[in-house]
Amino acid sequence: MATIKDVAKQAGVSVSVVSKALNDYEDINDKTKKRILKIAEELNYTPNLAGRNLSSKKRMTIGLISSAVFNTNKKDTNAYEVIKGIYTGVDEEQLELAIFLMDSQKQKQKSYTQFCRERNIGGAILHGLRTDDPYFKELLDTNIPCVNIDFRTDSQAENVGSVAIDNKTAGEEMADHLLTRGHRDIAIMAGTEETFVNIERLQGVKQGFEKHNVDFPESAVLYADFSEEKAYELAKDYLAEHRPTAFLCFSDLMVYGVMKAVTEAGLKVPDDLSLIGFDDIPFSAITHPPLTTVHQDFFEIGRQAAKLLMDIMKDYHFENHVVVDHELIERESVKDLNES
Amino acid sequence: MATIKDVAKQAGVSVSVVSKALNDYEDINDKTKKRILKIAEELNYTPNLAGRNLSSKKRMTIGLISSAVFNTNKKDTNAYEVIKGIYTGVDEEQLELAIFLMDSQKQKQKSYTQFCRERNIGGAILHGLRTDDPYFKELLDTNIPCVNIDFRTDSQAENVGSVAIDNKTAGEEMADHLLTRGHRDIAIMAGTEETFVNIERLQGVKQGFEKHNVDFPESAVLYADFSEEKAYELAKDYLAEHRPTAFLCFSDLMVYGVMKAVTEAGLKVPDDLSLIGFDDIPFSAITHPPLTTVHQDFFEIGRQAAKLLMDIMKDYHFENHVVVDHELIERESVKDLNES
DNA sequence: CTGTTAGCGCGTTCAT
DNA sequence: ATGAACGCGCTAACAG
Repeated sequence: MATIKDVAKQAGVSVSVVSKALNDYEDINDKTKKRILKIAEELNYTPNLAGRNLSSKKRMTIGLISSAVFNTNKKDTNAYEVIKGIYTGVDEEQLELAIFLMDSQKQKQKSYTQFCRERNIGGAILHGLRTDDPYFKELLDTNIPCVNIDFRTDSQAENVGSVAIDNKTAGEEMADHLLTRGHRDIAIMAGTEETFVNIERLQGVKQGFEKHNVDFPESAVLYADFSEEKAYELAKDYLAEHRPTAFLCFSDLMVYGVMKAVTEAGLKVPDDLSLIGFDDIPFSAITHPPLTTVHQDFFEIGRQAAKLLMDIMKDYHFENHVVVDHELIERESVKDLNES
Repeated sequence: MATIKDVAKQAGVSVSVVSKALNDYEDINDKTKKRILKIAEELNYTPNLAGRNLSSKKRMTIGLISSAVFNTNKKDTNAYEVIKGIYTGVDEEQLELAIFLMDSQKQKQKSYTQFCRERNIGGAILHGLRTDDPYFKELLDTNIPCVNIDFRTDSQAENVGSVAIDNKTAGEEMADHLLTRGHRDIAIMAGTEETFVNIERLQGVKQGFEKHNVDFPESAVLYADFSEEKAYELAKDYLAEHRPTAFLCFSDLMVYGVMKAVTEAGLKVPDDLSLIGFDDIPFSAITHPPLTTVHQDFFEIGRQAAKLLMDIMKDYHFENHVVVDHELIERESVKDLNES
């Protein structure tokens, strides 16, 4: 493989001139620059990244640190879309992406900071980490730029950002959707209690109830940790003693669990019981019935995270927290009680 | 961040001794080794990968070159599982994973060989590439170890391997499953014609027909390029003129397309028409009806690909082509015609 | 067993 | 505008 030396020799100049030609320096003759570029092309030269990484002050690689990939149900492809988005964003600016994935098992295996140092990482995108994760805090305390996905810290640090949809508003819209259609006995299948998105969505739902002057049913809030199985169990138990007209779920996956329990109870969706979900994972459009749910553009979330991080790294950003659009998609899992 | 120099200084030895201590060399005093390791620990030292990469002959990073990620339907999570498997395998041997993704658009943007050279990559896993891709051939022609997923070259090269299920046998099992249950008018929804897996599966299906002494319906073979939409279109057209008792599909995604056409034609699955698929993507278990399909363990395929590649890189392998188990999962989309 | 030296491929001063 | 020299952090020969 051709090195910078080969190009220099071929061009009859020193390596430093070649380096300057390649890196768009000003103090170089235009003709020699073109000549060098041409020779580099001919020799099929591309700079070795390890060499560049070592000598350059510029950090060219971005880290993705995620527990979302291995901690989720096989049907949950959200993290997949996020990664694609991140890759796309990083790729657009010709940077490298280094990936660090873990599950709860090896959560404590290696410090994220260490991961970043080892690779000369210039900034990291954090996805699915627990806020009480010590390594998470450690990383936030370094001056390595970070962007959190689906989580917003109070940290006023200039180099920490976040990307998410407006979960609160989305929660309010869900409640409004149900309430407007006459539902009054609503059970809430929430996610993991301490989680940022869960807190936001729940607040939003409460706001929705307030606007409609309906008492919020505190006792009808179930926490299923975003798990399909757990949602199934909880719904089954709940249905044994109650008969709500609707379940408001904080993820489509939990809707599937609930739907199973509903079906087993001999009830029909949406005739006997309505269901509204969150995420709009691809299959929610073809379930029976198709799901009414809040659509999240995970690809865009990932892409925006990459863009924000790169902006922070370049010290060229106006806002540390970007909000991606969401949309409540109305399909066929919610019945309008006013019509019957 | 602590460098090897800091450790050396602290330990009162030269850097080379530290290097040897860290890399398990023999010719080093056990006590000093332990002392160095302890100090490294205290200083929270971890070697910089760029430095190591540059000086070491050993290649520590593996490349994943895939067009499968961006070329597929959102419902298709096969490539996601493959990546998880690869990551897991690579991680187990403490190597790095560098990822190169492309879609058909930027297919020609950058040479895979170049990608590998730039990063001092020791071996690459290839997924979803077209066999007529010039960069694919170029890479195979270097002496960089390669493992193909779902594709087997004739190349007898020692450093080229492959991982896949036994697609031929799987195809035969599918045909057998249908034929045994009395189906005689079977349409085949095949994938992309020139594709390796497609060819293998088709051969297998033909073998199945032969074993049952049933003429293979050449004219009933449709090629839908593994696309849900295309399968829908083709099935719709086909159903306008024919009424087979079953569709044998080379992917679950295509089953979904066919199912849509079937439903629109006013037919019921499996009562009026049986469906058998391939892949067993997560949602095929909860469709209506649940799908009978050939289960592929994509995670394991990815993991085996990583393992095989690392074995080839260590020059410690006995077989260049590994076959991962598959299983025909019987659910409810195939009707037994003998019973009626 | 340890230290010295060289070099991996590149970016970056600082002279010239 | 160009080149010489240095260093990034590390491994690898080789000498002692």
